[in-house]
Amino acid sequence: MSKQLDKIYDPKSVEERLYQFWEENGYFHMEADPDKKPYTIVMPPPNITGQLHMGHALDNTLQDILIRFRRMQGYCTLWLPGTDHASIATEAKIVAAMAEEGVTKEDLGRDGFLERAWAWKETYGNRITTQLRKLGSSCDWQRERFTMDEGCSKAVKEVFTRLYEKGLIYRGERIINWCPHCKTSISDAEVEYSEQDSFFWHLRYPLTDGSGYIELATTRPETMMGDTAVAVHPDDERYKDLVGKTLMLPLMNREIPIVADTYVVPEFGTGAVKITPAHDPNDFEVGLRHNLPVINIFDEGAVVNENGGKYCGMERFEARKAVVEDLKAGGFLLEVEPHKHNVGECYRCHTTVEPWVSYQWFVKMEPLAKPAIEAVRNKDIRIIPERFEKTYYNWMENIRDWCISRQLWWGHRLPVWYCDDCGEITVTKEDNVAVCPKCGSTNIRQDEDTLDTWFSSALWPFSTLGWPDETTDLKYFYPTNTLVTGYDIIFFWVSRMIFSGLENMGEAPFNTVLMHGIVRDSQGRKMSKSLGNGIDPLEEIDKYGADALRFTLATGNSPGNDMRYMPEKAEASRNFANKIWNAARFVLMNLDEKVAAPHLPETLALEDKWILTRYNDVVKEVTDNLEKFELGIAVAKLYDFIWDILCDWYIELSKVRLNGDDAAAKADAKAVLVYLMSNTLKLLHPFMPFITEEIWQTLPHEGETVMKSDWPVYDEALNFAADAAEFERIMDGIRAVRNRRAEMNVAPSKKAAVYVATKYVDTFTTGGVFFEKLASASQVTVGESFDLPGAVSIVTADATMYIPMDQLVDFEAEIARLTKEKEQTEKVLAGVMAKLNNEAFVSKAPKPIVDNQREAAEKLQEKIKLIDESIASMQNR
RNA sequence: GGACGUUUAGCUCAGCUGGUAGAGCAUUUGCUUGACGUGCAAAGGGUCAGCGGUUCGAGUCCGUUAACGUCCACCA
Repeated sequence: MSKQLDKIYDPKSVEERLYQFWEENGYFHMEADPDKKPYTIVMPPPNITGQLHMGHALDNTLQDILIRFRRMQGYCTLWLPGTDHASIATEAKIVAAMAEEGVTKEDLGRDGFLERAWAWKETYGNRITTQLRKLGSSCDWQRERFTMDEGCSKAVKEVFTRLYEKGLIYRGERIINWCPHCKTSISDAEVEYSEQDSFFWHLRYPLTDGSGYIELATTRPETMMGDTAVAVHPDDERYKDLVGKTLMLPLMNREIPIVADTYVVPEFGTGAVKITPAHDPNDFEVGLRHNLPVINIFDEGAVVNENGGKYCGMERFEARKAVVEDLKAGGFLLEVEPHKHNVGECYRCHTTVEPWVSYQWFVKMEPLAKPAIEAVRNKDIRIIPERFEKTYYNWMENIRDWCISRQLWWGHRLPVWYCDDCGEITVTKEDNVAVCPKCGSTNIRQDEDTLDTWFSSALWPFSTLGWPDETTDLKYFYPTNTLVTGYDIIFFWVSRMIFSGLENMGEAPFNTVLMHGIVRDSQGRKMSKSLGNGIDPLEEIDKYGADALRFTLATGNSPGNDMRYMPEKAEASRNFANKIWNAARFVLMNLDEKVAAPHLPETLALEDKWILTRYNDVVKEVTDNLEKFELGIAVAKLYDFIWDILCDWYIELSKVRLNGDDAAAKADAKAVLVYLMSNTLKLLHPFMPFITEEIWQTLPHEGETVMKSDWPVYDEALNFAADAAEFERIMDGIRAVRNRRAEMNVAPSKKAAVYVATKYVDTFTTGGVFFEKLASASQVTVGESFDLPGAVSIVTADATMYIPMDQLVDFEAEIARLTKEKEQTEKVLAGVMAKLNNEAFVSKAPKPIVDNQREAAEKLQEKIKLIDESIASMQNR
């Protein structure tokens, strides 16, 4: 690696090379080590259909920060990556691709289709993992898994069988959410609701006895062919006498009963509801209570079937039009009222979901939800931020049984066999069942359905570690530590992992869930394909570098909150990377002699003690923040330290010694610089792995890679609080002088003598050189007092600095300025005094706070005194 | 209908256990400062959405109102 660094940091020349270096050297991989503590994260597996988007970038940046931090802290870390087969999403894509060739699933048959799907997986499955590498993700690719690989499939069968045997998985004919486009059932969680403008159609259903009619209102007239009753509230006086009578269903001319059911809200609509058990979940329940027939009028594509009379063959919305027309023509349509209501859509294709009755498999949730609620309640699992616990409880406590069967081919096929002779249902882990275990018939076939994609991802934290086998990894790395994911996936995934882990492992799958929000566009809109406002992280990496992207996503972000991505932020991050780069260049260009490894010199200058104290604090705070998952705060502190403290102050201060004649002092300064750079790079490494590695390698170092170096720890020996405070006096003086010179528009090139009147003579004598370097002083004279009537005076709490620049001084203005400053100081002092004079404050506030205020008061009084003296000297001139 | 979040400088956002408000960008001024103009030095800009309460002390805790947003429920 060259010691000649370019003026501008070029991520492209670094990132790919370093990633390869890490991966090829196996730095991401660790074997279970009983002498160390494990720290495990399982990556939320991205879909194989997916391309890296900002959500992935954020999610994986956070995980990588945590895992790199813990790795450097000495934990035996495992970040386990993998991909999800994403049954419905993937199948839809493949079907769409096939459609372009004019081929259907049925043309290929199940085996042919699966062959194609696996080929598709081979082609695209690696795309996203390649992209994750570009981000710098230090996950253990040797342990990469796939939800449909052999091990995960084994786990799926094991869990299915166990739950079935415990009676927690059952088959039943129920009303479920059906997507007529994907032609499969979906779970409740997979339905998204959106408000749509529609109508309330008021219909007239005549009584069969000819004594009148009932008016009812519906939003779905097209389902009327499936009506098997009309319901009213039992206490509704209007209809009390009609209950038990029958109605003639218009258009169909079928007799249906009027039933009484408390489900009906008398105040809503007309207080009478048509009951269509086959196509409305509530009606289904009513139907069960009243033993009503279930008439399914739709086929799997939501086209009206033979039960729909003359509308047979019509698509449902087409049928709606036709039915309304006919009702109108028949005099059954009384009113059409505009009405907004929520319509459920398939979360994958956004087709309106059709409630549909069919045989499906379900997981009985109540027994599983109970311990899952308990695990969070008793803090076995901590959710960050805490408020999402409420979301979680709310869902878990009101959970309904989980429909897990899907009428898809791409996925885990149900391990269920039906005997066509004796009707026996066999659930087994065996892959091939040729003979019915009950009757011996060979007339046996496997269930055609596959499992909900989330069924296998629910097992991810243990299936990926080898379960159901008792592997070393499983024993060592389970339960995992931290799960990092978006809040949008709590129901789909987090909650299901929790109950699955508890049920199958007897232990929660992780102890902390770190939630993050959604990355939105610069206007706060959700990034979406249809809006075309998505920002491609790979393009951002290309423009600004992976470190800059990571830094942008980690900074100014707090758990659970959404964030906006703006190019300006990435630019600022890139500038920060460049700043670090140039700081390193500075250190390197001064490093002419061979320093073996970073170390601190025997003698430390005052400024060294100051910065080491600051550095030491940063070590403590950043570590603390990271341990508390306050990643945004941690990175902000590093930013401030590196830019403001290390670069803007310390590097400038170090130039005094580096450019001086004292060889020993020079060497000391270099040593401190190297020490600081090297250790600060370590602290920053989890956030910006590439640039830190590149520079760290170039500096004197021990070990092969910064990612395996020791995380800095707080060192009491580096705490020079008193010296640091002393040095701050000098800094205050320098700032004050700069400030005044800027106010007076004096160019830095115009040097001027500075006289410092202070009771800290030693301190300011030491600091004299820094005034020359940083405050354009031509020479510095320090004493207890000076009588320089023609000079500009600058007052801090610790000193008055005089600059004889007579020709520049407008004395009137100077006195006015000082008077104003005095007034401001007095105002602040008054505030402090008000507190100190408040008996309640002095007696009730903690001592350090009170002392602090006393000290502040003294300083302010001192400053006022110094200002007074300055004013007096001006006036006496 | 229920729950939650947001409301802090012109813009985007931090602010961890309550102790006299911060950053980045933008704006204004000055700077060929031997690491960096993707930079340096400095300045202006906020009654922390409103109201009430707890407290010696509230951006921070409690209550309430408003605007915006999200999730859940689904009265056909």
